Amino acid sequence: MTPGDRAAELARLGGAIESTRPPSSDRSELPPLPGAAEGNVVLRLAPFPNGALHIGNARMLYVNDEYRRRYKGKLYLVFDDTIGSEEKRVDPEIFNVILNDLTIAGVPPDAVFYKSDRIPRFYPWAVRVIEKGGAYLCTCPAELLRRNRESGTPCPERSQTVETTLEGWEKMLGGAYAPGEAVLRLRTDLADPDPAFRDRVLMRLSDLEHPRVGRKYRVWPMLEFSWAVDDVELGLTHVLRGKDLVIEDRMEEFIWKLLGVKGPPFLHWGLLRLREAKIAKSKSFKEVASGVYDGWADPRTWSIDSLARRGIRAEALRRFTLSFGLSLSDIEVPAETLYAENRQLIDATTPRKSFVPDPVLVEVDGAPELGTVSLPNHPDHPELGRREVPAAPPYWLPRAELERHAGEELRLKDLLNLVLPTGPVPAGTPTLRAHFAGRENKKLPRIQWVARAGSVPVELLELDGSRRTGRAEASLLTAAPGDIFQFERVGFVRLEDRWKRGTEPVLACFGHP
RNA sequence: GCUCCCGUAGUCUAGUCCGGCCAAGGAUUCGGCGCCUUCGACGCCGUAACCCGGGUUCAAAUCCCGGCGGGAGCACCA
Repeated sequence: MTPGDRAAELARLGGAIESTRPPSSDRSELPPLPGAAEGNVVLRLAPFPNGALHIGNARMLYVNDEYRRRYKGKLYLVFDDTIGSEEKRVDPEIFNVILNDLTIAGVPPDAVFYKSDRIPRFYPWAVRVIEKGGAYLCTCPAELLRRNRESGTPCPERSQTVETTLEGWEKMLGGAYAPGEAVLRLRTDLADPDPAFRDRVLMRLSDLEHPRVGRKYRVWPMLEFSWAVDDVELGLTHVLRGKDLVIEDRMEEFIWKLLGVKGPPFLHWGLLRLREAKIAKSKSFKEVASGVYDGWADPRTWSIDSLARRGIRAEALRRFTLSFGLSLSDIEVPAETLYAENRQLIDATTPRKSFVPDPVLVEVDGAPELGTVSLPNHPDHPELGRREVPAAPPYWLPRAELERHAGEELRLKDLLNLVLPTGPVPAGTPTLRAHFAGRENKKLPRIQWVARAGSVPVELLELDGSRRTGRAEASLLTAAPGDIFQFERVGFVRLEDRWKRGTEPVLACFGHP
């Protein structure tokens, strides 16, 4: 049937039925949580404390928080600080960093738990699993264990009796084994098609010193087992986690089925990366520790803290991360998308200022008497008021523009037109001489300027960690740390917290275009 | 190699479960125009997508089969 025939046929039958399809919304909404009702939802955040929260973690934060809000539920922060490994150590400083990150992000936890406080709770569960015949004590070296798992070969201990396992478990707890000499393994199925799921380790030994509990415990749970226990003991109703942790679902469900307990369902999302932020937490950790980076708020870490430092609102981050829904695809998004979100939030209320990067002093021959000019703080929002700025030459002008437009006529925005001298701009700190060319608002390239008499030095921290110097309007001196401005033709910036009002140079951090 | 997940425009996403209101909606980017004394904002216009191949069906982005591509897991890390 052609579209025309179809329309005719439709008309003959009495016209189309009114569409019941809901209009697709411009902002996608998260799907409902299965089995959730207002007031009965308990969720958790479980970051490993080895670094500040970054953009990838933000998704975990806001998805969980969004559901907490929607169902008026609870959201726990559970530090996943089991003992880790030599390569993956718990950083004692980081507990507070993460707590602070949550505050910045606007996601306050309803309660805070530390896995390291809960170690003894895992022991009786281990015994329960053993008594169900679900585990055995394996003394294979790690290397052999791995090979056997791959080939599906059982080690001799796999067939040990429950009694033997219980004895072995007691010996393990009692200190009869050194780290690496024995582990408690789950008895799944060595023929499981997924090699990753074969007889995984439940509990193991470690002599590493834990930053919170020292050497109080030697027998530590593996992540999956600890969650099989805590997701039940903490009364969680849903577990929302990245899809990199799907095998943990299977482990937990296997254990729950074995013990006949009921655990929460799992929901996942895919990996989220910012194109510009191809950084690993461990790399940032190294650079922060060695002092190459200016702490976790260094823009190069792309941590939540660093985004706040740049003036990116938590709300922008929230909208940004929620816009991806619960999609399972691994995605890489340009930071511009986040900037667009933030711009939408702050543009209308952000005052404009003139900032001249890499400034060169320029005298203007033939200029009329110029005292001050009155400029709007925002071109589209008069309610933000106006400001008076000194307007007499000489002016600081951006070196890059002087070079690009040598010998040409251009316009100092909102002020006057001038003709630049020809030839290259000498290095160093020369004073150039330009010629006045009227005040008429002509169609000319427009550049920002600041009169020498009304300027202050500014140090602008860039995203690559470098510091750019420039001159800006002196009115910046009366602003407060944390204030956000748009430097015209440059971008949005935020005044640094460590800057003191009234002091020079003014310290600012670049946010985004 | 084995297991699981994912594949809609440049980049994301809605739609896929329950086939037809989808000649595919939204955001962002990009291009053009307008406006404003910013390369910002706003308005209008535009470019642009169902991974490929079969099958089922009157009808497939949606169901089935087979490929291909990408990601993750296969740690006594989390």
